[in-house]
Amino acid sequence: MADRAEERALLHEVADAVGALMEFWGFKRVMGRIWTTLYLNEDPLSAAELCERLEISTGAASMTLGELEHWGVVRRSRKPGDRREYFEAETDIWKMVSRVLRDRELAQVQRALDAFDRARSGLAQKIPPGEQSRTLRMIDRIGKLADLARVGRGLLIAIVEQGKADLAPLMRFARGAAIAVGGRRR
Amino acid sequence: MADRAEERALLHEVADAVGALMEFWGFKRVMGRIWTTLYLNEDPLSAAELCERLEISTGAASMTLGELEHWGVVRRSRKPGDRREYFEAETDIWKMVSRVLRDRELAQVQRALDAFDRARSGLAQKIPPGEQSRTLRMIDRIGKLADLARVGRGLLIAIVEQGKADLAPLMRFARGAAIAVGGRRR
DNA sequence: TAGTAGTTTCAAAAACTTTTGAAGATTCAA
DNA sequence: TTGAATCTTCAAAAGTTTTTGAAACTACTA
Repeated sequence: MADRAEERALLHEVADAVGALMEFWGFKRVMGRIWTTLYLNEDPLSAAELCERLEISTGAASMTLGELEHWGVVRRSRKPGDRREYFEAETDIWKMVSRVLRDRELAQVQRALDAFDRARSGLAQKIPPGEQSRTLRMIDRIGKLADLARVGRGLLIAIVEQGKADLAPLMRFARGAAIAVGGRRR
Repeated sequence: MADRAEERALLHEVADAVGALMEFWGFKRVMGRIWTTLYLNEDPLSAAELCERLEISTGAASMTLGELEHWGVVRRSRKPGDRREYFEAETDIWKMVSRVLRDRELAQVQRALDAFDRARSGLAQKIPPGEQSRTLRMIDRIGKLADLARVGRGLLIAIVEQGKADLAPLMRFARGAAIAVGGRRR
């Protein structure tokens, strides 16, 4: 029975690690914990079961499951003759990640890029007299910010597109590039 | 003089956009606002000047500038015969970004990876009798999580290494890959 | 070296986020 | 239909992060 407790502890740790990553990416930690718990269970779990395992309230479970469903990473199902709803995790992890990259990160970067472009043309419009060089230097620096944002946007698009079919090509790029330039890896 | 006010507004918008990005990456928004304000000014600014422009308290300015300095993205300097300290932004943006990727993101991913590996070997250790297949399936799924984390780690390393000298190679990869697989770009 | 402009610190306030749980809504077996 | 089981909502509580500003500290000029 000690083994069983130990299993619990290890799975809890995994769920927490995913929770920490997701928190880092701007989601609520409990989203990661719930998804992982579902992902590591073959069969669907009820909301009550999740409340018990993760020690969260029914309200939190209901709302978080709603969000997870909205993000397309959890599905709900029913068992015949059972009034409860059951939940199971989307198992295609890459699909999840690339959806987030596409819907969130890309939008975020695009928003910044728009601000940069707006500022550049706005500043170029009417340059205060006697301040041409100062204004031009500012425009130039905003251009640098925009360049970086474009690189970020390009990388995100590339990653999402590359990984569309399969993680393998990304894996290859990651390894290849790291080796190509002499990168050490632990 | 309306132009001057408009300039202020546009620069404020840029600073806020950077602030939003940085907040997204787990820093405080005001860090992005301060850095950007400094970056867009040729000459160094005093703490008081920043407080006024960004409407923040002296305390906030002092503490945030300390953090920015700690991250190596702001330098402080003095003018002879002036008691105040002046601040200026690190202008090598890529250096900043890659430092963050290396120090923060990579550590985060590594931490998760460690938890995954720990759980996998822990579970493999003593498998409850009659539950081999269930346990093996769990180990397998944790393996999938670990794979993704490794891809992420590889990408981060590749990005940091590739961009070491210059942004150009990254730019090329981003564009190339996006085009290669027929990616649309706005 | 004294006086003071400038900086840092930090406890408390404000702002924001997450969680709770009870009340109300929904659903389905009978 | 009914009504018990289950789910959702949401206002309030708890928790967290950020900001403030006054007091303590520092270091420069004179």
